[in-house]
Amino acid sequence: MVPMATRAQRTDRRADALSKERIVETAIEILDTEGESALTFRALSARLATGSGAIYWHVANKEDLLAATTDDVLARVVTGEVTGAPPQEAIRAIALGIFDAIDAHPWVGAQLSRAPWPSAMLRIFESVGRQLQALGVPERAQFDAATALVSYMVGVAGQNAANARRVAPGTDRSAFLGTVAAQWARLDPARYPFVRQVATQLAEHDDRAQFLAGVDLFLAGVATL
Amino acid sequence: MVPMATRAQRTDRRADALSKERIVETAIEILDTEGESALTFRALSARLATGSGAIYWHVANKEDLLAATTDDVLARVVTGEVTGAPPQEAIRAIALGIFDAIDAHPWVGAQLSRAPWPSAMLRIFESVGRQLQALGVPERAQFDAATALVSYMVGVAGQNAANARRVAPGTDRSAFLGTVAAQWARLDPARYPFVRQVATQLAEHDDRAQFLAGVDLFLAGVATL
DNA sequence: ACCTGAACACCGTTCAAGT
DNA sequence: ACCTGAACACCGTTCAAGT
Repeated sequence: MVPMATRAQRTDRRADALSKERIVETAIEILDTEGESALTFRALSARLATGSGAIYWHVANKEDLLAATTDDVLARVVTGEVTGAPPQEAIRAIALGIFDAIDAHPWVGAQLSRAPWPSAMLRIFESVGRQLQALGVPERAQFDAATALVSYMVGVAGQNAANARRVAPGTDRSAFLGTVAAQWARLDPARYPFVRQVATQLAEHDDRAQFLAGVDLFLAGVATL
Repeated sequence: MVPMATRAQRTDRRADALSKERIVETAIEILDTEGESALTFRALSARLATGSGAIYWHVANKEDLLAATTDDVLARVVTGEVTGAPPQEAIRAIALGIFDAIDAHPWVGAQLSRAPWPSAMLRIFESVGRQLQALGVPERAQFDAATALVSYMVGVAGQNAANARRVAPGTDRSAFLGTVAAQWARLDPARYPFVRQVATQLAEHDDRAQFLAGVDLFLAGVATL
């Protein structure tokens, strides 16, 4: 307790003192407001009113910086089980937490499929695994099931983010989907009957609900184990 | 037929004539043998014995080039249904085709979670959708189920590729997994009981089999619809 | 211990000039 | 129509020099 207070005092002496937390925080700001391409060590050091080399005292390199920003965002995903709630509900809540986090910070999606799991992912994996145990999944199948579920969550949320990044910031989402749906409807009926059939659903579908439908499909499969 | 032959003749007149196909082919070679960071317009133009600007005559920019390489690899994934084979088997075959393609070309995984679906993905989506129809999935649920399945396939295969890229080319895979498993086993038992439990399975698990186990979990869920 | 900022070795992309 | 290659406007990273 005492050393903690001492450290806090020293850190707070100068509100603008450089630290890894402040660097990560500012990097997230840039990523959120201006996109991945805007995050350069020059832009970052300009915002932090310091030299570009100063950042390297706190961060190993750009890869390390991006890993830290990703971990920071994912660390806020709540995984604590609500007492009394059925395991399925807990898993759905975790899934939506990941979806919303990546939806709010699309660059996290790209990062997750480039780098290894940040430490925050292990916490999520642990939570999902415990809920599967609560569901009565046989021990032999728990590892595969947890891996599949978490991979699905991260993979799909990431792809949604890729699509989100595609749509120009100003443009209307439904208008964009309408254009794609129109393209699908124009495909060769002999070669793409299924795509043409679902084209009508594309424009009005909700990514979040569709993501959750996939989780439920998984849970239905898990229930058969 | 005749115009095809004529075009082939003209293309073959100079074996080293620059074309988008030859550029994409060479780019894939570089990506496979030297990794993503080695693919530069300078390296590419050196291999093609031309100026870097010449490539821009055939390709819009680097994003376009990467999209073309990804599409080229995915186009080779076989989706044609084997006559008589049950739909589940056909879906498993498609899934393994994607897994193996990304396993052989890990950079495809990163690309898929950064860019929108290349045209080859639509063919895969169509095939999966048709197999789901053959399984008797109600029409209302087909879109969600096909999206979930394809997203899972691409997402997981991509994450496996990210891990593969992590392990240094020379190092032993099982030795690497052993190190991670040892780390997991050392985690706080109070906070990470599940992770500790599956640590023993980590070292000896097969990514491909685990990927397929996830597909089967999905299919079991689909069967309940 | 931490910060500065010029310098280095690269990039992707453009474009006048060639054939 | 297609290719050349120098030039431009950037990058991430390093490092001697400062405080």
